[in-house]
Amino acid sequence: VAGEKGPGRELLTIDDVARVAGVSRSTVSLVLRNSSLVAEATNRKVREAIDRLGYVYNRKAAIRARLSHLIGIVIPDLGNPFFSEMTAGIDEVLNESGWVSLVGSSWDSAAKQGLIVQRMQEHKVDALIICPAADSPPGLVRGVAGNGLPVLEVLRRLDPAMEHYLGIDYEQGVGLAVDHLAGLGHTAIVFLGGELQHSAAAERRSGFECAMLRHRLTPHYKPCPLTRAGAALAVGELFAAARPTALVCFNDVVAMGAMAGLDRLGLKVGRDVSVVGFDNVAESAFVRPPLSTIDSSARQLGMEAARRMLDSIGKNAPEPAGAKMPTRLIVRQSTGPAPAG
Amino acid sequence: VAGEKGPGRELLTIDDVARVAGVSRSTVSLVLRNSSLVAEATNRKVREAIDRLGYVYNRKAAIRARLSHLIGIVIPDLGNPFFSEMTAGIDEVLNESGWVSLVGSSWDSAAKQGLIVQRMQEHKVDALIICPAADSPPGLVRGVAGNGLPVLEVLRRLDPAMEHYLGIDYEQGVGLAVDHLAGLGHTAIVFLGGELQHSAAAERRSGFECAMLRHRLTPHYKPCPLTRAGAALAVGELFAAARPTALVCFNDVVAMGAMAGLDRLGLKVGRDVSVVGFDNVAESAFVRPPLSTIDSSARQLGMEAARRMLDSIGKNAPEPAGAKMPTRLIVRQSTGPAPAG
DNA sequence: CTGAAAGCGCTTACAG
DNA sequence: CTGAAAGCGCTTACAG
Repeated sequence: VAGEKGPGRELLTIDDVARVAGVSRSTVSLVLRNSSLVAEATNRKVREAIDRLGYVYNRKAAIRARLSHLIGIVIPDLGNPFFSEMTAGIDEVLNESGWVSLVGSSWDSAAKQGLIVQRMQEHKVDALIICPAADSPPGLVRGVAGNGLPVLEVLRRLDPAMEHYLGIDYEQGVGLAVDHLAGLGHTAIVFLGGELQHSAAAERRSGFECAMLRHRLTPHYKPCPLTRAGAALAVGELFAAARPTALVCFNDVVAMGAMAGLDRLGLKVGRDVSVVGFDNVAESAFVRPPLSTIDSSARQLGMEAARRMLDSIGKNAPEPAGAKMPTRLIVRQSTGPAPAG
Repeated sequence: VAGEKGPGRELLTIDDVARVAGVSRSTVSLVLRNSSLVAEATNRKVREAIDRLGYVYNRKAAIRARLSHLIGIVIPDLGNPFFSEMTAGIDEVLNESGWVSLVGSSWDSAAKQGLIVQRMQEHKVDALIICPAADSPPGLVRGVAGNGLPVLEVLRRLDPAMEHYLGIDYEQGVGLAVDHLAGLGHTAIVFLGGELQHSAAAERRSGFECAMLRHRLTPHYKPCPLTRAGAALAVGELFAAARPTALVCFNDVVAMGAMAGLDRLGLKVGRDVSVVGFDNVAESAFVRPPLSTIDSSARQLGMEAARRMLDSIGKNAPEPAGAKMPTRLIVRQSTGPAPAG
């Protein structure tokens, strides 16, 4: 009936495979889904037919299947090494299990993010892993989850009560940085970076504040955009007005920008001013001087997020369990004893 | 007939919308696809019903639609800043036009890549943008394209005859680097990096060779893995055996590793040894000393690739037209005059 | 373990 | 411009 119409050759269907293998379409369907019901001999016959014909499974037509084998990943900035590493980790685990990643970069815009999430739902993703844009509507995640879609928030959380959150223990991490600097005799310590309002920024800030007070020091803040250039500029402004001896940076990108800024001011990092980053991105070990930083293992976090997600899909739980991953201090040469007063 | 079965609430369909809006399902379908056939009043009625019900379009069920609005992106390493920037560029353009990106990282393994490509075909992507793994089977792209799927190779090409390729003019770029160094009086110049066999490596190599011969210099090569650590190590080996005054690096990652290696040897970059990178990734301006490099604008390339792809899908062409993007030299402080003999 | 029938939620001619 | 009918290529009960 169907036959020689349309541009190019006709698509092969499950029926073609069934005919060639000499079985029914239901049986082919079972083989395609690795059912254990199928007899080994039948299985072989069908697979041979598939190979011979070059049939490719049409998952879009599997409209009645419970799973789409698609998972959505939404992050604020794919160009940021931390997020791309994390995405790489998610993608790696997903691929190994036969899923494929739908990724979208929101550029920290709630509007773009809304469109992306909407489209991912249209494509019937089995789950969503999202690091919400800074200006996200508070109900975003709740709304999506309300549609029955499992959601895991990573790194940033819109609603502190949400349990399906996998993040980093920013408070502990920043505390580690402060302890390290205080141990080196620093007292004039500034927290550099972070203008956007989101939980990951707030937690860093409160971690800084707690740790400073614990050491009976006064916390100071210098906000700046999370870019190398922005941080370099901010350092210029900061040192025009004050003379701190140590900088706790929002992340490694900011720290590297700060080091460039200090360099321009003729200040030697690790001697005149100590700098601590956050994330331990790949390049942090290779900048000059190598950066002392807090390791938050982006790749591991991504892999863990994917594992939890697949797990919860497997047992049909609406949301995976969450957690905060601990961090650790990596001491390199960007930190040193406080210069004598 | 259907009703109160299943876990959770029933999914809303186009029929529910039709009922509420008081039109037929065909009309709702037209509205959903922004058809110009629909009267403005009808359009409004339907959209109101959609909003009121919170209906979300089920693209998976649109099994007869010509387009899936899914595009596959396959790259060797999502953790590499060049590839992630490029992916960000592709994703940005795609999202603006209503497409969504299916991304997969092959980790330069043909086997993983094969699975990824297979799955993307199963999900009926409208097109594939791929930077093939180094050990890809030569027929890969041809095979996929043979299925009627538009394919655009980026950065690396399996078959030099394929026209649907968007790359970088590596030969010209490396030539620029050599000209720059030769102009500074360097004669002992080594090309550092690149063990994998693929076109982007071969083109860099031949660009180096041609340019060196043009300046009547002897080309030397030191292969190494494309990681910071690998490059740092290779530099140690290289300088144990020879004493070049300049390094043309495979990319910025290698260049940054090389700078770290030189630092460990007590050599000052930009004075004792000049280093040129390739790519101009974001951090290259912020390492110490700032890296002289060849700009190949990853983001722009990705955006251009996406534009060409959408264009060719729009006019139903099987493949988008290809090209090689020109590069330009960025001089910073990692290069200086050749040290006196 | 296998097959015939009904069904999934859309789109596509086609008629009006 | 709108609707009734048929169809897309699978999966899902159900019977055997």
